[in-house]
Amino acid sequence: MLTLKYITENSEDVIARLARKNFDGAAVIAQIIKSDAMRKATQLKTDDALARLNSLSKEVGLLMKSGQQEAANKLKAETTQLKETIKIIGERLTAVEQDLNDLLVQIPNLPHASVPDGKHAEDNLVEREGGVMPNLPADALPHWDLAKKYDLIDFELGVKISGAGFPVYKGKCARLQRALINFFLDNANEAGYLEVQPPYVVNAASGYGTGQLPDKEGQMYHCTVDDLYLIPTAEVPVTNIYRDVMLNEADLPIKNTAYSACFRREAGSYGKDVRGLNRLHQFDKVEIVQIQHPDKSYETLDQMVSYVQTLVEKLELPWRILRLCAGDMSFTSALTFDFEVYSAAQQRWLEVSSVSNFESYQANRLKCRFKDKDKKTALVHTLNGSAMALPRIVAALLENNQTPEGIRIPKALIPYTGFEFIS
RNA sequence: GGAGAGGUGCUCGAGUGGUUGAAGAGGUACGCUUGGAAAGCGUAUGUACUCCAAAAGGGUACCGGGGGUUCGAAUCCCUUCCUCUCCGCCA
Repeated sequence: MLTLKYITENSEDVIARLARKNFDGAAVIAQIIKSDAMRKATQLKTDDALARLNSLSKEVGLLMKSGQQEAANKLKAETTQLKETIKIIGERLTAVEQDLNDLLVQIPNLPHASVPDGKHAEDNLVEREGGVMPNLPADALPHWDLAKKYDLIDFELGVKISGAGFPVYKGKCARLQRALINFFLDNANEAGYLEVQPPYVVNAASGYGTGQLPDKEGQMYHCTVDDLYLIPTAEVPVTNIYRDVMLNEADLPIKNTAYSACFRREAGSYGKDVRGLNRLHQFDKVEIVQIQHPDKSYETLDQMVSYVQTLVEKLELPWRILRLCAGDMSFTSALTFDFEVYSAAQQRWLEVSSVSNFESYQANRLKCRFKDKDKKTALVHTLNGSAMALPRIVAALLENNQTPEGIRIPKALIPYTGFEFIS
């Protein structure tokens, strides 16, 4: 969330920038400023009363020691009254703080100045593109048909075991997935990211830390018996490594990568968007995460985007990078670049990666801070990106590389698959 | 799941009702010392909110979380979470 200080000191600017995200913040911000003033006044009263009580208690102690029982009792009587008022003001303070916090978590992150105006996905800007569009014959098959033809993915079997959106990968496709995971992890390692294996279920505190809670509660699988959530992305456990952590400036940047299965309920999704591998409840992804000094986070964002670009290039897929418009960005992001690859038989672009700078928005909730050279405490900036999500990559690979002889595996992957063709 | 032990500052660790935000040690930083280092000596070393125009300096809260007893709680009581050990179960 945004810091209270920033909101109160720059309220006009905040409202203007929120408007770009289709968020009308004027009323909430006004309420926040009012609540904050109320909080300060109430806290001042509480602190004063507590200070009185503390000093009275000390006096009582001294009087008791010197045997002045009566004088002590007199003071005790005074504290009774004082405690009554402390209780009342204290309750009011708690309520005000709660209100204030409820308001704060409603405010999305502010878009960076370089974010283009726009309301919907159609307004996103193509930043750059590359790769070669495949020239497929008219009877080219979409990946769900290819999956059947070569017995690669069994969607019905997944339905039997779990439900829609939980496919069973078989044979060379299972192997292809494993190859992709290793390929992505090896590349990330080479780029200086430390590999970690995080838990796939997290507690509520972690969900709040990265902003999935309370925002997207309905999108996560919730194990109610133990009150744990299945992770929708490795971003959640990996970023939460740094929750409640005080870092040194010399520690920055922190670069982590992790493979994980990801679980998403995708409540409300339907239609052709969910066909085949396009939208699943469980999928595999390699994530990259960086914790960076606020002055360097945008430089880092560019590096992360360039890094992901090398991956799509090695996979020989036609790609493009979108700079998301203000209206299409996620709640927590300040600037996001999406990667799409062209899935030639479906004749559509599929989002395979999203790389974002959250600035201090997550860090504020996470309480992830660092001490700078002057020993001052400041919030870090957090960034993450998919590098990358597997299913749509698999879809594009299958569709784009189909030949009469079978499906061709891109050169960079062959050392990982151990085969050159799926036939 | 059963039985027990425990959760204190960067770390270890003391502390069972009254200047305890917290002894002591270690670590770290700075200074002195040294040809240089080590040792030694000295000083410092939490976070959040808040008062003050700012600094200096105050105030409040925080000894896992929440609640209670008391004039006063790290210390007593209740509750909850977590960790560890042993047994059981499983991999």
